[in-house]
Amino acid sequence: MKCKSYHFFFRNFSNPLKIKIISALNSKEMCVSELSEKLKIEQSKISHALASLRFCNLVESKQKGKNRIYSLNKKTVVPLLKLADKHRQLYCKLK
Amino acid sequence: MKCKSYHFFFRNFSNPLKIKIISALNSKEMCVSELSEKLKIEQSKISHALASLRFCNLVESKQKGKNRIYSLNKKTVVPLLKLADKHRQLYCKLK
DNA sequence: ATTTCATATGAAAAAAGATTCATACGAGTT
DNA sequence: AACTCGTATGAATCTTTTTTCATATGAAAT
Repeated sequence: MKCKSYHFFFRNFSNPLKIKIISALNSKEMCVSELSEKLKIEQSKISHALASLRFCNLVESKQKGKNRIYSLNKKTVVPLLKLADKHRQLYCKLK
Repeated sequence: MKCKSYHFFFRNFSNPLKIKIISALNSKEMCVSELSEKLKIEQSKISHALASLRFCNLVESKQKGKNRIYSLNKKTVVPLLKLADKHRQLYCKLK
């Protein structure tokens, strides 16, 4: 039941917190506490969101000491967001 | 407040019904009752879903007699779904 | 102008998803 | 082995999104 449908995949992009995390990880890989601190969002919220992103392989993680470092799957995410931006720009000029 | 963020945009792809509609309209433009019949889904559900798709300019509509014919904004949608497919294929092999 | 058919819309109910909070787990330290 | 720190997880609650259903609107036909 892995990425069974578009549903799970796109859910990650239709949520403000997940988008914030994605965008933070786009600048550099980070561990959970860094994300939590940088976004000023409580840790378990971050962890729950990351679980969903991980589930669809939109992020990867590696252990480093006590920390778990998350990095973005840019290969998918960057062009995807670019498409959305382009759409907005073409069809949603009015803010 | 039009397409203010990724949120509204991607919400259209993280919903099974909207995806079904998108996929139906990808084969050919259709009016509401055709969609309703083809997908075996009640009319007002279709209309509500279409309203959300329209809001983000993912579909267009034109009046034809009593019917309103909807067509897909393929320019955005097709490459977007293609990206998602490619992702699944690369990272979600196991079903 | 009334009727009919197709679609849209609003509001209440239901379902899905997110947040919270308490706690568990796991890696490293002492 | 006990402790600490960082992260994950589960369950209850809260919020958002969908569905349902009744009704409104709008275009064409009579």
